[in-house]
Amino acid sequence: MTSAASRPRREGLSEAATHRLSLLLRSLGVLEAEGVDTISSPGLAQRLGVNAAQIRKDLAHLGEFGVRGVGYHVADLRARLGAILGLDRVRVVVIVGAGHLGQALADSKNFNGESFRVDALFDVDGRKVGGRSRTGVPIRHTGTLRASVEELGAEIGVLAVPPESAEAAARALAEAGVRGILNFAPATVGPFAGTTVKNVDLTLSLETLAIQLTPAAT
Amino acid sequence: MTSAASRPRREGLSEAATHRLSLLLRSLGVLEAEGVDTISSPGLAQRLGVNAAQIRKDLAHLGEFGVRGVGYHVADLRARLGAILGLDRVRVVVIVGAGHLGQALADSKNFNGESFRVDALFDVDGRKVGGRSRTGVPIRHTGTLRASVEELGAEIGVLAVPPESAEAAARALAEAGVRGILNFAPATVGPFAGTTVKNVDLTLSLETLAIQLTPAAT
DNA sequence: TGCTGTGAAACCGTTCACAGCT
DNA sequence: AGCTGTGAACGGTTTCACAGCA
Repeated sequence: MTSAASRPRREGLSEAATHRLSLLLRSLGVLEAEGVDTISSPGLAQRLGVNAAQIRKDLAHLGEFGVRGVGYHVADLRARLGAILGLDRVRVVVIVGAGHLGQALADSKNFNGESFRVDALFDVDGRKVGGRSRTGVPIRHTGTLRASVEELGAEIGVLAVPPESAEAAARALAEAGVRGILNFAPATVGPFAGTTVKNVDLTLSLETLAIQLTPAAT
Repeated sequence: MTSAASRPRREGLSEAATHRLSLLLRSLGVLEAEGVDTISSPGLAQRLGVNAAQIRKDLAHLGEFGVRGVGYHVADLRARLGAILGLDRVRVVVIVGAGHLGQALADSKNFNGESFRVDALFDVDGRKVGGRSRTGVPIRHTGTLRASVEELGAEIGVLAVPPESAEAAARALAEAGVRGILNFAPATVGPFAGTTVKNVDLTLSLETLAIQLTPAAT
């Protein structure tokens, strides 16, 4: 029962808008914890460092949430937004690649919060299989991916394997039925029908940062 | 001698363009390894999954690199592009936060390649200080950041600390003189004059992926 | 002929400005 | 009076289309 009825379309949400809405939701959580009852779009804009009209436009994509002359009711907006964005329930995540990065992610608060929980790691290394990460996430053999995804009800797969193995691992995840893949390998994978891939290329992030550095004033 | 003379301006490069150029450079490396001598913009476009005109426009921001009727000379373009983007030399990176993520990054190939090398980790935990990561990166006390950055000639700082400590650690890095900060903490830091901050918010990445998932066809 | 480099056109996202409501 | 929601203006990026060249 995940309030899927009469869900406003999430299409037509640009990457940037999605980003901001996610940030907005985080901010609303903080506001709620602070006991703030009501907030206006200029108020939110200041917190997030964006334009107030932008916030209203972003929200307009999803429905009407505010009260004219007043603003937004924090708890209400947070609840409705969370439901619409599908972040009001816990999604099961599995991670392929039980190397240092994979294990760090499996144990991190980032991936184990109100909306996500890592339930399994996968690796081809027989010495790791059968073990557990520091916080207790079990490591299974990659060959069991398909059965495990089904068994655990995993919706999202994280790729933390070397670039050579990325494509194969991604295909295995897609075929196992995950709906989204978060790819940490510095390689292009997919596309796969029915599975969304999002790349978080750490090498690329570091490179683009380096490129954007203002040349040293010599 | 880092070929800094007559460098075309890197201003006016959008975030997206920077991204694509970085990807292009990676692709050129692959092509060179494959022994490909020459490639056209449609050829590159197909590899990268973007429009051919886009590639020509991106390159046009930096100069003229091609030969009409022929295309681009792979090795030449790679060398010139690498020099212009400043990726033709090794930059020293330091990582603040020697937790699982920080250590995983310090040891990863992502951060130790042709353009980057992690030379130190920093932590406030006395039990970690003095130790080393698995591949031997030394862990120093965060108090020594300023002196260390200078000593090592570090240009880039990576933030892998809990969100509560992010702002303070970021300021320490900025004051220590790094030119760029790659922030993995789910928190806003800065801005700081003279230091570029790039956020790689893992929680946000996972959330935006989840949001973009096509709703399950029920 | 086939490609690059580039002006012009189309597209998309952001910002402005205001009508309408409380 | 103050705010939301939104049509219209703006600005930037992407794509098209072609002139110029090997």
